[in-house]
Amino acid sequence: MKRTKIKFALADATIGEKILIKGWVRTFRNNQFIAINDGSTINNIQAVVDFESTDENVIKNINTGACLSIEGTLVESQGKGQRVEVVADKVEILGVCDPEVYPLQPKKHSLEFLREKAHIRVRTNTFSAVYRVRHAMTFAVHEFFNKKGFVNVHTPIITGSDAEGAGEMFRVTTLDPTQPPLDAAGSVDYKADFFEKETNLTVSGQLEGETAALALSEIYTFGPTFRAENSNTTRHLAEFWMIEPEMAFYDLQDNMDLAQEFLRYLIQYALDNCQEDLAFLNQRLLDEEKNKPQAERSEMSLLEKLQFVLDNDFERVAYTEAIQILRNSKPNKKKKFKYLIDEWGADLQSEHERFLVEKHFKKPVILYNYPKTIKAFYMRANDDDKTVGAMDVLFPGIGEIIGGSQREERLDVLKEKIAAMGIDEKEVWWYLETRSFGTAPHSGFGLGFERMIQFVTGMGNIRDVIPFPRTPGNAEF
RNA sequence: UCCUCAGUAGCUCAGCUGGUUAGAGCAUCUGACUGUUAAUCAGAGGGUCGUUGGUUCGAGUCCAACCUGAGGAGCCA
Repeated sequence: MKRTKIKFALADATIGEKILIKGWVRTFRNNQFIAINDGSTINNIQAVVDFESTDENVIKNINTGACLSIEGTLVESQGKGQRVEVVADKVEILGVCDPEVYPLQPKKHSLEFLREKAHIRVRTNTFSAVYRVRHAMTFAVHEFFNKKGFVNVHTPIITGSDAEGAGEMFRVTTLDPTQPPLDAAGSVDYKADFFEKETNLTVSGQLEGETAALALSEIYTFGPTFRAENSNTTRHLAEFWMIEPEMAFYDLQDNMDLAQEFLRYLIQYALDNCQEDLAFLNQRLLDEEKNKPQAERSEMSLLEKLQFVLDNDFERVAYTEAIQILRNSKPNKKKKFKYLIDEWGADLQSEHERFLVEKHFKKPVILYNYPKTIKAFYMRANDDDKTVGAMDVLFPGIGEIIGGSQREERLDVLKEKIAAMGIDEKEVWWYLETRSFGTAPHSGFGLGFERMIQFVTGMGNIRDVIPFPRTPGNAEF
């Protein structure tokens, strides 16, 4: 007999039908009722065994975590918690699970505990829901861009340019770390290394993405990204996934339009396709909030928050305007901010971003036209000579979820900026050539995929939305 | 990296201003139970109180350093 996935057994199978299900035991009650889950849905199916006619050895091995194969008849349930159930004819233990040592129990575990059992945590409701939502979001990303005619480009993971300025990089080498070859000056001789030069893991596919956009018009990348920053926060990983669209002929406004449309598409897709998982995650958050003091509870539930983003346009605020709002804000006047805003040019701290998003506008905010002094070399200089065409999309609770800009397409301006930032032109010769050979106005942005998953699932810690998180001091599994 | 908080049974946590033998719920084990829903009921086992050092007649409790984790900050997506 062919196996039926539990998702389909619960939804589509007809009463009286003989079916075969396989999955892992969540609980076994009353020597009689097995709750089984195979990950196809958040819901378990209940199998009923007749314990008098079932082998004692089999009954003894129906423990939480064990893997079972059950053949039986789908019937309407006499109990209240479920519509249908399987009356088992044959129960086979595919994999035993010793309850003395199995870490999961039919109870709530802390996320911190489960993080240390990352190989097992996907067997919980919360993590299997997160994994499924993450998959749906991956699919939706490709669907969105595919529908729009964007070309997916695989940019390199090992990169030879270290000029991106997006942070500390992980070195890639095959040299012996204890005895590296040295050059005449006594430093490590990378000419002797595998690529005959210094190489690192990518911190962004943007520069390579731009070269593709200046031929295919609209492209996007979706791949792993690595930052060797010593960041210990709920929203940073050393290895994360980033989506970077890059579009020829888009100005900053077009870029913002696309960012908003894209984020909304993903959220709508989740609401349309992950209803049960989102309902569970929504409830999980509500339960969690019950333990918090009234003041710390959020005004909206997860589902309300997602709907809210769909219903309200993102507020677009120029940096200069944001500074004015902040300067005149209550927390600034009452000196409640740790970093007080007094003059134009200051970088915004997360307390300021949070004020704008969570208190002042109370919706997603796109900040744009930042001072050139605090932004990267490739961002397009505005006519005022003070600002660049940068934009950050800020989400409540997450902070910066997207960072992007219109790119500097004018060769002379770009060369000036590169010189000003102390970058060697030779390092980015190929990037500069794109500005010589038929340059075009273009824009792009980077979306932190895990941060998006955090927002959609309501998970507070980024380490809980990627299967095996890599953070400083942690690369287990 | 900086700041704050935490580390007590397998898990979640209680343990007051230092004072006999360190507690609870859940889990586990044993027994009961054929309509349960994190099943229920009865009983049992389970601890180098993160580590090291110090103060004290006496330390889970006080002090110091270190380790681990969490939250916040910075860096950013």
